[in-house]
Amino acid sequence: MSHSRMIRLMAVDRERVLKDAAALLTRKSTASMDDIARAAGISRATLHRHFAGRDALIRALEELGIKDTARALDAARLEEGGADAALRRLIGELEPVAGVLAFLYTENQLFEGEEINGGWLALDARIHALFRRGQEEGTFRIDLTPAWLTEALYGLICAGAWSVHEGRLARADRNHSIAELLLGGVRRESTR
Amino acid sequence: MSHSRMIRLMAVDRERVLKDAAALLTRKSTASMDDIARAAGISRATLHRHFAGRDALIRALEELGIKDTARALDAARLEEGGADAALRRLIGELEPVAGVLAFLYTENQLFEGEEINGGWLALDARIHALFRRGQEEGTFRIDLTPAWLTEALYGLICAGAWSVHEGRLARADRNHSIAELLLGGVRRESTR
DNA sequence: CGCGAATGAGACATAAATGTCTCATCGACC
DNA sequence: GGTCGATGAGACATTTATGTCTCATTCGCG
Repeated sequence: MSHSRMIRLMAVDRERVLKDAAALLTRKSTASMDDIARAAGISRATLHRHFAGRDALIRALEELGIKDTARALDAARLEEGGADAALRRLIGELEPVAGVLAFLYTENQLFEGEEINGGWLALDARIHALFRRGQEEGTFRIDLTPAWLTEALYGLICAGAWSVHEGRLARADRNHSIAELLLGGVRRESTR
Repeated sequence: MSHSRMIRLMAVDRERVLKDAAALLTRKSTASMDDIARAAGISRATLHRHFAGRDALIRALEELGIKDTARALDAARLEEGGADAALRRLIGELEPVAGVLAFLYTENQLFEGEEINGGWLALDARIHALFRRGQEEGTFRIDLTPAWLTEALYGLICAGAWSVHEGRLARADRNHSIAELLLGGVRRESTR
């Protein structure tokens, strides 16, 4: 087996394991390394061969989440068309990542002191830019800061993911529910 | 010392400890019993005398959170006036509880299998009723279910609490930011 | 078939949190 | 002052997850 082929094979496995870990941790954020290994269908020893420890695994999961989210932002083409349409596209594209995003979002809360992965800052900046563009174009209101709107988007993404997970929101309604609430709010149009 | 007085004194201590525990766990949800004891200014032995274990403490904290939230719902007088004004009052009254609420909200995610405290159901029902009233009175849109609107409210409350905690949202803007976004959404009024 | 890398199974030591216990001290009340 | 209950300090055993190691097995590839 050539060196390059070995590397490629390990890379594939790594990704596969991370996906399984994400699926499990999304449901049960306190799962042990043993749980994760079993969920990924490998032994705990092999899991440790791929990731130095739990921390390293979480960090790798974070990298994957950042990469996937960045892909979603790319796919949403935030600079094209109206800002509201772009926001709808973004919410749709984020759907497959929502579970991991919710996990990492709350996980970051308890990292407390440690520095957060700079990758998030770049993503935040792109979303900020979307809201700012909408404000400059006159589509979005200007009394709410892009920073808060970004946080609110994350919050609703998480709420949507958990609601679907617990059966309180039909998966088919998820995109509409998040986008409509975030864009239009609770108030009826005719009453404004 | 009379029996009744002893009971009353212990009740006061209990509440005080729970408040301190809430304040700490809100910031660092993985704090150990030792951390909690130190934060409450008591010894770990005493902490164990008041609460059988970590589980029991979390449950007691949940009870307190439910009680405080119920008080906030009372204070907001959800049945009085317009549904939108009632919602604004609710968001304001929930502010002091937001931290604990955020902690318990994510904590419930990882209870997974175990049954949740029925107290939440009663609170949810009251908030559902508020949204339903708004819908029946024609103030709120009807294409989003009260259940989802309730989840969205929780999500925004949490997002607000975390944003304030991490300095991304000024505390003074918190009420306005949550209420305006939830009621009116991101879109500008004039563009509708 | 034979070689070598990767894996699985499991033993083992370690670390950290938890729960339980004892004992000395403090403080309120009689 | 004396007594009783609550507390603080700390030892101790237990549990649980973690990280490391060894060894046999398996699987792909030449």
